[in-house]
Amino acid sequence: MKGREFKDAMYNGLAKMLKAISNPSRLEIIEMLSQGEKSVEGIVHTTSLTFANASQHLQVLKNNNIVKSRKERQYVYYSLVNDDFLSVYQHIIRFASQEIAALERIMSRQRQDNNAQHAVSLVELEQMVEGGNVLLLDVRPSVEYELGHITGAISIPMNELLTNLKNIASDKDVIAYCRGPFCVLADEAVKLLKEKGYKVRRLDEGYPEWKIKQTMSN
Amino acid sequence: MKGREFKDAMYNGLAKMLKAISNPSRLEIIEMLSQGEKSVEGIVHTTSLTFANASQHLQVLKNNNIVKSRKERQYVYYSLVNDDFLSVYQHIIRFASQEIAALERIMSRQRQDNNAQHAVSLVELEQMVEGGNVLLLDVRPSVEYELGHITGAISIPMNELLTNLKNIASDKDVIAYCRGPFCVLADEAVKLLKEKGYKVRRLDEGYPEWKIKQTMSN
DNA sequence: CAATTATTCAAGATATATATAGAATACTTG
DNA sequence: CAAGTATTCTATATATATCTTGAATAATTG
Repeated sequence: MKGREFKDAMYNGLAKMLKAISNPSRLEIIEMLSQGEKSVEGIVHTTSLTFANASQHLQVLKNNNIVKSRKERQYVYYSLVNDDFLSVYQHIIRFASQEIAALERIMSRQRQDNNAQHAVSLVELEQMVEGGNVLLLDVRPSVEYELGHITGAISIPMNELLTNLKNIASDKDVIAYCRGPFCVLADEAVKLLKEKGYKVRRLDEGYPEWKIKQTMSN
Repeated sequence: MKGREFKDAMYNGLAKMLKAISNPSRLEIIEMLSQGEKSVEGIVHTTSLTFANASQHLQVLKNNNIVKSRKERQYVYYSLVNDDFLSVYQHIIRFASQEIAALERIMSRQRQDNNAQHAVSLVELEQMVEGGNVLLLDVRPSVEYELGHITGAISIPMNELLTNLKNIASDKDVIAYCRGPFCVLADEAVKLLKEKGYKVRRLDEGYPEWKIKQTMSN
């Protein structure tokens, strides 16, 4: 196999995989499955796709090794092939949320609607931590936490949050943070923890902003 | 803005960005630009696209905020918007090369054609390092190097290799490694360094395999 | 075994993406 | 300012993707 032939095969394969996830409906399905296995019915129910259409999208994802299925009784359950894909997906989401201007605007607007009046500033955070009963939660991927985090924060990456609720004392004021105002991880964490009955708010800034503030005051 | 409306806008925006990179020709262009700024002519020259077609692909990438352009004299130079995208791209490549069976086969076949008979095993590596004149080169992104690397290795990420040749002594036996047998970074490094006249081979395994071996022998 | 339920398949209409060819623009050089 | 070069634009043919509809399959229940 010659160089060009190899390149063509490589780029064709990669493009094929990317095409499989380049569709709004399939992205929504991926997002759903990232929270765990779902039946076709479950997917149809929350996406407003028809059965036939959802099934077609699932076939595309399956043919590209992104999801797998198993049959139990008359139901077919779909799930992501593995966590590596999830990590890629999160990187893509992160990039997109930071870089695509339109998306950025939509997201910040959405955040205003939902959470802005409740978000904690860095100054407030300092006071609250001094005051006492606060749990500061870093929901970025653990790699990023290890490279640096806000003093006193504990790390539970967003994709592990649901399975690690036991590590969050339910009597504390939880403050979730991530990479900054345009990162959605903390928003997702707030949403999930609220549903589970926690007292939780997000930091309006993120680790990068905190880091800069630290550096400047020293 | 209501929940569904938000979701739709978000998934539509993300899908649009992904579609922009879901094309073999555009992936090849991205790969080229990840090594630095290029003129349209440069791209046409190495890709075998026509001018008009290359230009169209570049417009797609530009409209999706993936590349930027600047004009100097009669030439237009394109480059990636920023390094964040590069990091996403590398994650995608990594996932694809590990997960897509077809791609995996193509890649390992390619490696056999080119390098397999020359690849260094972990056992050989140990002997060579004891023997002396060896430079062990980690070509993974620097974040990964910082989280752990083979003892004695120096870090030059693949995308910085071309601009850091001065740090590689030309009289040494260079051994490049990355994430393992299905990762292509070391292959690319071997190719580039060979062209530049270095004595270079790749490790047939990668850091993860080395790490496991270390753990087991202790 | 007929009826029901969950899912997939197949065919067609519409929309989008791609490559090609030729024209248009815009800058540079003589 | 005319000629040349680099790049982009426009139009078109072809290929691919998407959604809809209705039928087919396959397991379960009565």
